[in-house]
Formats: sequence, C-alpha cells, structure tokens
Amino acid sequence: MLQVSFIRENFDQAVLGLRKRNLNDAEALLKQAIELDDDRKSIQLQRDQLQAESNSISKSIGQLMKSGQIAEAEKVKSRTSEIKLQVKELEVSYTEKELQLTQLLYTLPNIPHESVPAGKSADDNEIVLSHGAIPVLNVDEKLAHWDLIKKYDIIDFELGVKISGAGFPVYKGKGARLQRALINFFLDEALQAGYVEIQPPILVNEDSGYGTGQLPDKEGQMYFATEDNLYLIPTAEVPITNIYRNEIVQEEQLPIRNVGYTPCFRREAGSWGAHVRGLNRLHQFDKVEIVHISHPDKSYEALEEMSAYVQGLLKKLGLPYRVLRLCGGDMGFTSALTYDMEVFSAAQERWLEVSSVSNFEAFQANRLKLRFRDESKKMNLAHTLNGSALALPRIVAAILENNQQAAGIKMPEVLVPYLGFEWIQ
RNA sequence: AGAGAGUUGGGUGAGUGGCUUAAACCAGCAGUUUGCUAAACUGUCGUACGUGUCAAAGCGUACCGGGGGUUCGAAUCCCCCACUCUCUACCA
Repeated sequence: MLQVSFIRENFDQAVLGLRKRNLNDAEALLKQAIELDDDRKSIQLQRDQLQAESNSISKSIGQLMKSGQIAEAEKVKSRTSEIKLQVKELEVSYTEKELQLTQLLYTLPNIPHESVPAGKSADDNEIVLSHGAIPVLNVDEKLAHWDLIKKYDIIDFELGVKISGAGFPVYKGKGARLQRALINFFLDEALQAGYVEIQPPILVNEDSGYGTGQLPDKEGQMYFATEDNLYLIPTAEVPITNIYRNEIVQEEQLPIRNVGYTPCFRREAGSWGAHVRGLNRLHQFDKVEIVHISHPDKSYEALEEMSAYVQGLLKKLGLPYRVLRLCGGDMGFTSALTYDMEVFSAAQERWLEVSSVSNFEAFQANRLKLRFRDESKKMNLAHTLNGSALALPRIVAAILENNQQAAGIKMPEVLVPYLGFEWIQ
C-alpha cells in the first residue's frame, strides 16, 4: 500500500510511475487520495478538540461531585451530551473517509522503479542476460517431460486425479526422491549463503493475507478452509514475511535473510490452457523461498544479490537460463522491480519461469507496519524482498527434458549426493 | 471438545468507576562518580494520528488482547470474539 505522505511529496513521480503500469487515470486517483486524506485530517482536528473539551468537563464534574456540588455538576452534564452527539457524528464521517482512503489505496499498485521498462505484456519484458547454450538432444525422438514421466513411471497425474483432482501430481520412486533432493539442495545452498531457515505454517489467517497483499481481491487464487477461516499459502512469502508484521526491528538486525521450504497451493481458477500441460502449472507444488528485510538504502543491492544467488543455483544445475526485467504491464501488483528467471526446456522448446525475484520497497512494509528505528531515533518503514530459490516443478521439467539420452535421464552432478543415483532409467 | 482461570508498556507486575498523567522493579539509553570493570546516584525511556516547525521541542486525541455497549467519566462494569494456562476428554 502506498503512503499518502509519499504521494504528496513525490506526486509527479507517482503519476509517471502508475502510468508505466498503464493506469491512465493515475493523476485523478492520486489527487483523490490526497483529498480524502485532507478531509480525514480536518475531521480529526474537530473531533480531537471536542473530545479535549469533553475530557476537561468530565474532570471538573468529578471534582464538583467530590465537593458535594451536585447541582453544579448536573448543569455541566448537558454540555457533554451535546459534545457526545457531535463527536459521534464526526467519528462516523472520520471512519468513512478513512475507509474510502484505504480502499482507494488498496487498488493502487506499487510505483515501479525507474529502470522498469514501459510495456503492456510479457512481450515487452527486457532480457537482461542469457546464460548457457541451448542443449542439443542426442536422442532419436525428444520427449516432453509429460511423456518422460510416464516412460519412467516417476510422476503420476492420473493417480493424483483419483486422490485429489487435476493439478495434484503423485511423485513416485525416483520422482519422489528427486523432489526431496532438490529441496535439500536448495536449502543447503541457502544456509551456506547465510540464510536463516524457517519452517512456517502453511495455513495462514486473514491478517497475514492482507499483510503481503494477497487480500483483498485475490482471495479467489487461494484455497480457503471455511470452518477455521484459514488460507492455504500460495507461497512461503506469506507466512515468512508476516513474521515481521507489526514489528519494530533494530537497525543493526538488518538485513534479515530467511529461507523456507513449503508446499504452495494455488487454485489457478480458469487459467488452464495449451501451455500448462504436465508440470508447467499445478495446484500444489514445492518451493524454496528466500525473503529479505532490508534497510531502504540497501534494498536494490539486496535485489542484485538475490538475483545472482538464484542464477548461481541454475548454473550449478546446468540449466540454460535468461533473466528478464519485467515491464510495467507484467509486473506484480506489489512489486517495484522484478527479475524473472526462465530456464529453457529443450523438448517443449520453451522458456519456463522458475523464479521471480522482487523488491517491494516499502509497499508491503506499510501494510505490515514493519519498521525500524534509525540512528536519529526516527521510525522508518523497512523494505521487503523475496524470490523463489527455486520452484520445483519446472526445474524438474527442464532437468528431465534437457538431460534425456538414449540410456535414460542423467541427473545433474550436484544432485547425485542428495539423490543416491545418477540415472533415471 | 467440556469446565475453570487468565491476557496491562521491551520483561516481571500493581491497579474493582474520578487521587492513574498506568505504580513499582528489571532491562535499555544519557549523564555524574571512578585507575579499568562493576556498583551507586541522577535523569530519560511506548505506539499511532493530528497540530506545530526548515527541523525539533511542545501541545491535543486515541490505545491496558480485538470489537461493541453502559456512564458526565472505563484498564476497572456488561456483551461478543480471539488467544494463553490448568484439569478432563481425545490424539501423533
């Protein structure tokens, strides 16, 4: 959520930023926010003054009662009941303005960083760099991963349908072991890089949904346990970032760097189509997530560090990848700058998004009320960042497709100690 | 799930309608003293919003788990909800 003070002080920048997100009436919306805030302030001023008067009258009534001047006390009571009515009215309009303002602010996305390219869709994303050669497959007939998993009987979608439904695969044998190996590999790498491991709950309450921006409006994308009012997490970002909701952290604690593995649950309502076969899109999948809580001056350094870290993982797995800087039209609602990492999957002959690393600046922290006190004892919002490191299914798809040979599928070297085998045959 | 007891500042914890401007202690911060450390002493020490200002100080309002109510006045009385602890039941 944007801060009104930020909008006031950086009005032109905010307008330009939101236009980059193709929000054409940005100027009018931002002006409206300032107006609502002005109204709120002037109502608060009236209300506070009346309440101050009422407080002092109450105090004097207490004293009159004590000294036995009951009749005097009764007299002044009438004034307080007058004030009470007025305060009640002002209270109602204050709450109304505040609500309108909050609802307006909830609809405004984050201001993109200046380096974010203009654009409408994924076609306008900027390719920052590419790494690794497109693999040439040494097989008679290259198979997509959905055929490979059948051939080697390592992932069973039909079985998942029987137990749960479409999009809930069952991993079997070496397929299951590959999942476990990847999770452990990713966690160990993060620990070596200095992250603190977190194992969070995978059901979260409503407040947490608001804290990271899944709520309001995106409730349709989360599974919801109605009996207990809990949401199944779509990503570990939600519980891990919400650890710091309503917290004042010490400046010297920054940066906070957490990593966590969780299953992720996404309803993906209505988003099934030709490009989402096999592992490309699932209702349940596994992901290791990294989260940074950063000093505002250091958050872009942190973003670069996270991007480099994720690229390191892809290099170790031997997967060709490219890094995209998302354009204004393709970037997530809460993000100021997002890098997507895509790996090339050689049988589908497509780039698959396997990680998304974002700096949210103070946008989430404002909702979370995540603050720190600086040297001059002033309260500031921290910056939050997160990134996948990594999401498993498409990594598995790429490993299977890119490493297929006549003899079977050769596992990446770095995974062998975790797997206990070299080939899926 | 049933019964009972609770939830007060960073921590412990007092406070049953106006003497609370939330006591006291601990921790923290600043200072004094001191060969150093420690101790002692003095002061300071919540958050949000508003107001004020170059910035601040100051001032106002709200906040004692959350929401609502009674009252001129609520941490205190009433209602609803959440959570914690104890016992019982159940369970890995």
